[in-house]
Amino acid sequence: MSGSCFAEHLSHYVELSDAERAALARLEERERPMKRGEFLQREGDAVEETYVVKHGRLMGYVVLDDGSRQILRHYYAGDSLAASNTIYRSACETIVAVEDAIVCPFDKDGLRGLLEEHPRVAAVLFALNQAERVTLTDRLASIGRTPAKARIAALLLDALFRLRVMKNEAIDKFDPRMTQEEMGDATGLTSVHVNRMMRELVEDRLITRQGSKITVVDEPRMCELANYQDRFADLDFSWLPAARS
Amino acid sequence: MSGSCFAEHLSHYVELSDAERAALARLEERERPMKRGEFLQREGDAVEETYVVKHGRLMGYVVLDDGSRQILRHYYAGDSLAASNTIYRSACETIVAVEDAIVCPFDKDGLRGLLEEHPRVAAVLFALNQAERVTLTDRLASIGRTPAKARIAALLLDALFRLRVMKNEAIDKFDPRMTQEEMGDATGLTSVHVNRMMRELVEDRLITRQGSKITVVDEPRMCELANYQDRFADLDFSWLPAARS
DNA sequence: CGTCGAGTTGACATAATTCAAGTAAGGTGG
DNA sequence: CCACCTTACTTGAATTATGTCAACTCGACG
Repeated sequence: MSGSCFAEHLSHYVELSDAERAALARLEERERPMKRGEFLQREGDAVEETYVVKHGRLMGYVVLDDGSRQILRHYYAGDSLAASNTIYRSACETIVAVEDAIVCPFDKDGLRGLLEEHPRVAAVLFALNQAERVTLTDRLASIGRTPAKARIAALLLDALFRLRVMKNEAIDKFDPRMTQEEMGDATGLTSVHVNRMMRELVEDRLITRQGSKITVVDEPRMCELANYQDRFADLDFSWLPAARS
Repeated sequence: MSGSCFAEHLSHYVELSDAERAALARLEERERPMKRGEFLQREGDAVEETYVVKHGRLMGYVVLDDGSRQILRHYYAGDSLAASNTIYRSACETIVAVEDAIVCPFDKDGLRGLLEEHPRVAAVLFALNQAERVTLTDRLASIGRTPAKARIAALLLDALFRLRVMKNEAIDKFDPRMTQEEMGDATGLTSVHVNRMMRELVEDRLITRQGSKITVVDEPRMCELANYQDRFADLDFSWLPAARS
């Protein structure tokens, strides 16, 4: 009803008071639609605003000196891009929409006001940042210590689980919206090798493919192969401050 | 004077009011000394407390199903281990002291109180979390997209720069306090290959070694090789709320 | 003085990359 | 609607970076 994706996202984890909902909704007053392939920012750009994703998917990446690319993460509806942006004068990642999307820009003053007036929301954001940090360390372990097939499995599962939360239904068929080259750039592999691993995942009867859509047919074995853990499942918010009315 | 490492660490970035200093010092009332090799927590342990490092160095890692280990990060004086701990019921990394250390435990209530009463401190913590998140993405790019020699170079530079901040002097000779196997576990390599890369870094006249101590003799070329960026240098705190007196 | 962990080095094995040559699919202009 | 182009996907063969295995050195330590 409020239409605030941010509030909706946070209320997956805690009950929000009306005042808190209103404050969050205020951050989403402005909307900026984006076309697939459109850039939100490029690495090194001056950053004045920060964003909440209202609809669609985006991804962030960096390009190294030798021209190779590392995809750092994907952003889904409800995710805050404040994360990487608030504290630096210039952007440290390039962000591009991987499908048509809507983002809501707000400036650093807006964030400050929120943190000042709603300590409980601040605490939730703090906590969700931590969860994101932990998912990053999971990826570190995946890329640093698991073979190619497991990395691809982990990447696919990650997309699937995020989409389930986003759509709020138990899908198992989905479109990762990534070319095989992008999958490689996310997992530290080449597109050629990604292709071979995808084929093996199919041969192993873990997934099937129809066009760009992927169906996970043996989720338990996929999770085992990928060492996958859902880091947004086991969160503990019992320590939060009381809501401010 | 206050003796709070946490406050001292934060005041690298912002001026703290007396009230803020006092609140931070209160978190460090209890001290827990740790011997080199002692565990602070193990993955999966129930977590009641969270910590600030007052002295020394620790590291955090996870062990995968196949027994391989991924070292996630190192903790230095002033670092908060609240980061990974507050929000999960059970620890998601094992933390061990790599040299004799002192940590200050406090419970989640202490953190809540701090966030509630000192929004500016909350904002700084928020920002520093982001910076840590960005250093994690740097490591992701390093491990995912750079060759072994560059990863080792990045690891060494990271330790060096952290130590410079910690000791507050421009050292260039230091003891990383890592076995070559640990370096491998941090960078996704084997100890054997780490050894070879170390030799090559010496042959390339980028570093020299005396026992376990390492001297960086050509820092610019090291940084270039490693794609290194100091993420704590370019922070923007101009947007912070006012201090509460 | 023996043992133990860490470092070092060589020979060999393997996972992943590179190069190259295709095929399939989608968009676009005539 | 077709001809064309482009981009992604696919596959094989050769190459390379890194891992594995094994032997040896060295210093610390009891």
